Amino acid sequence: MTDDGGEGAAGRLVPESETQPAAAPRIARGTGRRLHGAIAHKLGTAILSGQYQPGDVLTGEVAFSEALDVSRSAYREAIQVLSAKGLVESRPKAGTRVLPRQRWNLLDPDVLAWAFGGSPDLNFIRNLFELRAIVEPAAARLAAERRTRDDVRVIKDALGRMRRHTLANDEGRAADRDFHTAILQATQNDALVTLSASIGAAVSWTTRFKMRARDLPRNPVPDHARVADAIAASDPQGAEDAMRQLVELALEDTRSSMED
Amino acid sequence: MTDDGGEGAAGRLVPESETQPAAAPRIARGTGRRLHGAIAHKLGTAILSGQYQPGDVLTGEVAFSEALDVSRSAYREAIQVLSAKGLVESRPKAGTRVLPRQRWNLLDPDVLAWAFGGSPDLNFIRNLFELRAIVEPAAARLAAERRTRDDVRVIKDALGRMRRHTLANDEGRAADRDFHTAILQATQNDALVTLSASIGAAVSWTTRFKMRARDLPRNPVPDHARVADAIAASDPQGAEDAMRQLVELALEDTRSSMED
DNA sequence: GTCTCCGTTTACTCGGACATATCGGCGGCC
DNA sequence: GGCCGCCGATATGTCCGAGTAAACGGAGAC
Repeated sequence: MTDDGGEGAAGRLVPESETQPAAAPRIARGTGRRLHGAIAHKLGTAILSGQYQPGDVLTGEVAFSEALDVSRSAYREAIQVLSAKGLVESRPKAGTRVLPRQRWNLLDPDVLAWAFGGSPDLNFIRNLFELRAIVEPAAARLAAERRTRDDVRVIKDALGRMRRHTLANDEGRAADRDFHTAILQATQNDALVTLSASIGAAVSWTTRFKMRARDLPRNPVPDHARVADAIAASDPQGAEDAMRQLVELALEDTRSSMED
Repeated sequence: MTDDGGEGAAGRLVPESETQPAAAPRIARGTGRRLHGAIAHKLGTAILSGQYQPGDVLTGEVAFSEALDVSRSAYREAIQVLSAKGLVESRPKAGTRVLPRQRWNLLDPDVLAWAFGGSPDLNFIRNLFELRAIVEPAAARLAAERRTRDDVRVIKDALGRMRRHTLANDEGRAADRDFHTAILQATQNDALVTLSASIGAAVSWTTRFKMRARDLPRNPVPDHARVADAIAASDPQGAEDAMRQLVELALEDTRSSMED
């Protein structure tokens, strides 16, 4: 829910203000909400996809803004966004240059979206999955210790939605993400909650790979139900074990289709 | 919207262009180098400290920019930075309002710095410590599996610097942070490397609390050395155990001083 | 009472102008 | 001949004023 709200249905968010038929290769605003957001999206995707590599300089504010057919202000605001996410750094006379990958804020929701905007990087997906395997079992343990009745309700609700739909459609996958997010929320740890977007992306993409492997993979509901039951029963060890098993099964299902 | 009383030259962010008394104390030194960076720092600190709470609206670009005595461009670029970090959201007519805490990018290095800029939030420090306790043992295990000779060299170097200095001075604390960062680097996992800034902040602050408890706490070098040796020996289980012990000892040392 | 329309308010975008910092070369000094 | 410091070129940083677009809220019609 970070970026590109509903691009699938509406498509174009902007009415044709100009009556220019087929000129103006103006930047497509459909990719983001505001103009500078769209520019940031465009440049961010270009950087994440490797089109601009660390060390490259994007020298020439005027040149770039004219090339994109936007004002310098809009271009600069986009650069500030990228700068805030650690992708670039601007200095007078030196220009704006792409920072080394270590400085990138890879767990930022927008950066994550840009990383998966083009062709996804398999290695990075593996890294995210690894993070998930580290964080989620521990989070499940904490959730079992601290969950409120409301947390349990939200988790069970997501589980119910997973049961009704399947991982084959968007609603089912959304329910899956909600399930994992709800567990992180139940830890009462803001730092972990912040990771939910990143974890969610990992869940989403690994699921997609899983689906690619076989049309009807293992039914994920029982695994999830075990986690939910352990959390509801305030059983930390059980929740941690169940979640670890869930992640390991997912890894197993995913591995084969990621090795090509 | 009475800002901190200061258009009387105290709150001015801009250098005086009229007079030139050799060294104009710009705000840009410690806080942020550029003007919009300074504004973002100021507003970000205000938000993180609770001066502006979620739901509050910062309506009035002109009003705010004039109150800060900066141009609207600079103010807007600062807002873009805050927006990029999930702190605020701007919409026409609705104004710029502070987002709920769940949307905040709490693991962003800048946000982290702003959070600790004022009086640190004990609960948030606890949360970061918890994240550290989850991530670091697993990271140590991965590091032991994947470390290169260079990784080992960097880790040993940081350890040596920790030995020479102590946790009492800045160089020693920097060496401590470098040690933990080097281990995350050795995992070869970019997602984990991105967390080093957050982990580093947690290490830094928990150390500070530890120091507050007693003037000469337990010597941390042996614990760290055990981790380093296990990683150098490619002993995953040993590295994980040693790191877990390290974190638990640090937690133990820290807990008492955080309960007041 | 509900709906639609319109005006106001606010952020958004633009273009141009000036200020400032940095780099690289030129010239002078040692 | 080599080092040091001044100086101009250049690109980012900052400021200003105008005009556009979008969303809220109240007035009016049904």
